[in-house]
Amino acid sequence: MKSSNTTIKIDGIDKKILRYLMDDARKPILEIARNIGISGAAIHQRLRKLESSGLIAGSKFVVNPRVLGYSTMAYIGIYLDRAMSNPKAVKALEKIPEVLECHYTTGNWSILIKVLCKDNEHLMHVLNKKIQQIEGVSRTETFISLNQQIDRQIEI
Amino acid sequence: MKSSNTTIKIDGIDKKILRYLMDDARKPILEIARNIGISGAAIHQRLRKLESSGLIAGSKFVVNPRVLGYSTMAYIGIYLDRAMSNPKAVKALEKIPEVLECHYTTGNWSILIKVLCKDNEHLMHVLNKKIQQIEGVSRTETFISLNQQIDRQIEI
DNA sequence: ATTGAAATATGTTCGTA
DNA sequence: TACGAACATATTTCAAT
Repeated sequence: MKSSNTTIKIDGIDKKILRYLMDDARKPILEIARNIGISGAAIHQRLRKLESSGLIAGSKFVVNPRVLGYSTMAYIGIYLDRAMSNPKAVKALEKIPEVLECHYTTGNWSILIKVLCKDNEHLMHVLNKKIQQIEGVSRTETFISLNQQIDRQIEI
Repeated sequence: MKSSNTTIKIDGIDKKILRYLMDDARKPILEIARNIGISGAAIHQRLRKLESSGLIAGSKFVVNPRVLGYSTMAYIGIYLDRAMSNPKAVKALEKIPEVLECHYTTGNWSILIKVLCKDNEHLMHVLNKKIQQIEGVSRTETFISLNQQIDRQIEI
């Protein structure tokens, strides 16, 4: 496995294969093979190469949280006390299942997180009883996503 | 297909199946069947039910953008002129491939977007030549993600 | 909802070009 | 790299419980 810091080059066939699979991870390789006009074995081999290059990080089923009653998404900027170490805060945030992303950022805050909650009440609870309880968290700023209009991966 | 606003109930077996597939979309159903001790046909049927409920939104290969040289991620808060309609701005943002997410948010900004660029220079270019050029964009605030420490889906 | 079995389709390896 | 053929697995459907 190459270091993931290595930049690699991929050709047009690799791109076609990846576009199919980024859209539907379970699309049969043989079906892709028929579509782009090379053998299944060739695609198999290219996929192995792409995996070992680190470009393919894995595959996922994507779940629609709305169907489980989760409809309130928010970004929260967190101010940390200077004494509070970032890794310690991240450890605490990892234990909160509503926190889906966590970024160490430049700018106003120390940390920017994305949370997914059932409703505003749930969000309030996560904010007051979970995030504000973390030692070293001094203040937060919340931005509720009223509507997500774009959600995609990098263009291959 | 049920309306995606309908909340559904799933049992422990559904959860187990989903956890396997959310981690690896190409995991063979028969392998999951052997692991959790029911037949492949039963899993097949449950997956069809979960799909038609709308809970399963699809599946994706996950690509590691770093390997293609994309290593600068940032969130950008966008202030829109009052005259500028949100949908028009979103249309313009959709045409910028570096924009991976776009949220209509409460709080300071009209819009919060996530962008992925090769480096700071590339980010600067996207900001000045693409985003600031959009009609109605009055001001932006950029937060560079120095490090993403959490990235996950909802807990099933 | 679940099963096993049958039919069909796919994944994987390998020798060769 | 790519191919085709051979073999191993998986998917899908269905009648029965």
